[in-house]
Amino acid sequence: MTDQQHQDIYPSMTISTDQQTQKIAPIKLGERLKEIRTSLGLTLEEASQKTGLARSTLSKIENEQISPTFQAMQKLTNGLQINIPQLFAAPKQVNTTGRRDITRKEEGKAHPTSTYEHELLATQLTNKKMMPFKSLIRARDFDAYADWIRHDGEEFLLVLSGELTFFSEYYEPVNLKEGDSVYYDANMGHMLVSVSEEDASIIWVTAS
Amino acid sequence: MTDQQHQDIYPSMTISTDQQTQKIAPIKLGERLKEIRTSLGLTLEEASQKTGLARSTLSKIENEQISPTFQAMQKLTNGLQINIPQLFAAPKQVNTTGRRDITRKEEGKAHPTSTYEHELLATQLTNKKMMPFKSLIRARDFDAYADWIRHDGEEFLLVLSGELTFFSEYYEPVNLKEGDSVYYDANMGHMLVSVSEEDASIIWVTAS
DNA sequence: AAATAAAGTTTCCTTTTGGAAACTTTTGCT
DNA sequence: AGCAAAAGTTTCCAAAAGGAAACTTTATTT
Repeated sequence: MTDQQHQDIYPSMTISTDQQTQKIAPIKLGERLKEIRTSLGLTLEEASQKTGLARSTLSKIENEQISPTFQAMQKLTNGLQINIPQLFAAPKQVNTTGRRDITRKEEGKAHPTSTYEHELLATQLTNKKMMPFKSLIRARDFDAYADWIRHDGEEFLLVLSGELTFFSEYYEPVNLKEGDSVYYDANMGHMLVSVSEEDASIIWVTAS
Repeated sequence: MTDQQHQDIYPSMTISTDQQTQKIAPIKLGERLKEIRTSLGLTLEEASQKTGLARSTLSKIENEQISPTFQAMQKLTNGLQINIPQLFAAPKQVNTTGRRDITRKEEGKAHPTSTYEHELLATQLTNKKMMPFKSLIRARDFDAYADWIRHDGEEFLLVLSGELTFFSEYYEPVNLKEGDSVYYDANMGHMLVSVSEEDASIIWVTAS
């Protein structure tokens, strides 16, 4: 497979867009800290005692008057018993579109290519941790398109019907039949080839 | 369903343990930064240009001679196109057990309960972002066990066979047949009931 | 409503960071 | 090896962070 095809087949750009919770958003650290502190019901003085940072320093950080050092931030996170990503997480990044999404059989968003037919599932829901797909892998022989697919994240796939061979770096190819599943690191070069007479059908989910 | 059953059925503790990448580990920021920079193939000078931080400053940060300010860290993450959690992630938390795991049909790790029969998939691989399961939901009526299941993370499920009803808070119950799928926020109370004569079979994946 | 206490902000000063340039070490070349 | 260029470190100083205490604002009590 060429790079171009890679794009077609694995809409990884879409995947990452959906995932990319952490945009290049200007993080309002002070605001966030104040939120956390008040939600813990702490005064500056109490927070000061817990973190070992001066009351004044905390005040200045909350009002964006100073930019805390990494050291200070560690004292903050240790003292307040929070983890660092929490400090940077946008306050409540919740799905705007809802909390549930049903996709009926054959009603996913189509994504056809020469050898694959992808169906994106649960497309109504944004900011998902996972991206589910259902794909049809057309019967074909192991031809010239023999290039690894490689992208960020992890993938899980299960064969719904047909038979295919899962090729990957570092491992011997394996045959997968209906009901078999694989979990793998997608950074590791990988590739699927249908080996049965009929087309193979799989369900797969990515997360990064 | 009681809380006890919840534990049985949804091994959510296991899930979160598996996920818990961010331990209370003492973060060696300098070391980590150097790793990232070199893995990007950048010299201090190049990194300096990309980030807008002085060559000397970068050097001092890498050698833990100074503790960068939050401002400096933002320049770092923006300039090097990484996100902040990456900076704090333990250096290369990679699956020790491998990068691929095949689970053959009916060969997952069993987890039987009264009304469900769970099969954990890809159990060889640790530190996964997702937890895949295959489950059999026994035919039964909508009985006393009518309590929401609720836990952290998101879930995706697809019906392999049979027919069931997906109950959840905020939404009307929906019937799901073979091939249908749902993606939902697992913090929202949810529950599955088989409504067909035969047992229903589903594949589901969680991530948090 | 005045007095008091508590919470938060600002000032002032010391310590530390961040940048320019000098210096040292490493790498590449003839 | 010996030289040159590149990469990395250290020095020195200006700028910014962090802490103690003074000050202001916001609650609480009488």
